Amino acid sequence: MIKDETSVIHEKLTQELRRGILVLATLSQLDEAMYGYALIDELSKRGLEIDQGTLYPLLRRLEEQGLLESEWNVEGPRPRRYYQISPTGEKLRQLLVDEWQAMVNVMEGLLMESKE
Amino acid sequence: MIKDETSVIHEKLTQELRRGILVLATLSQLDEAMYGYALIDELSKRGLEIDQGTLYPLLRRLEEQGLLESEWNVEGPRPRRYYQISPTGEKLRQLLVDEWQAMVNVMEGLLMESKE
DNA sequence: GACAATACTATGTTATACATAGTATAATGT
DNA sequence: ACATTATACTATGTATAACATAGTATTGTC
Repeated sequence: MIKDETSVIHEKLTQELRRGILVLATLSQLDEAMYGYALIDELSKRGLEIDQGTLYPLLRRLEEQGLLESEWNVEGPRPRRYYQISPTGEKLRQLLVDEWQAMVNVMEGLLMESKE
Repeated sequence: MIKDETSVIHEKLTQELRRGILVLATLSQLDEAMYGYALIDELSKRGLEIDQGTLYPLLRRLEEQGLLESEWNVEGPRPRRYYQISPTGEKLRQLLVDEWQAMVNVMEGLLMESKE
């Protein structure tokens, strides 16, 4: 099964688009503690596919940076690491939300005139 | 001049956010042929800062991928390479615009409930 | 005539998404 | 009872693209 060049390029660009919002999307769901696997499901349900090999390292990185806090929960049928946003994370999320909104506005302006 | 850790993290995340839209923003402005330096100015005016070291390689890459066409113009006071979107580029741009809209909607959904 | 602005090329670094593989347990089907 | 699928993570390697930095050379401008 060979993919033509154009669709490879397309996939890469789509990936670039998605990549930017991953952190913000993740932070947005962690007001309540949640574990990785469930988060993948939740985001997928809401329209954002994120790979295991992307999310798990991302969660660890965000914790390392102090934006998330986590702990193991071993009470359920299997051990799960629950992540939740930290106070620092909340502050940063707000900044990112504002920047995101600004970017949406910029893009709207840029895309508008190509329709004329 | 030392930057604290949080602002470094913030800058990186902002960069990630911006990164995704660079290609689409670039494609959106090249219905008419334009040269790199002017494009940097134009995008900056419209609210999107893009570095020389980012844009010039980006333009070359997009041309290599067949999304742009270019030619030198040596008639003016100094040589300029003018880039313009190709038919393939136009098709891809439309796909990306659709995906961008979808992502904006997804993010809107994700960010909505954290306000509740 | 110095300095800033214009307009590009070239090289190296770094960060991050993803590919891939692996571990181990629980639930489900037949 | 046993195979398969789903769950829930860890670990390692690769590719790509933005950015940092430096350099070249011409054209205004004070």
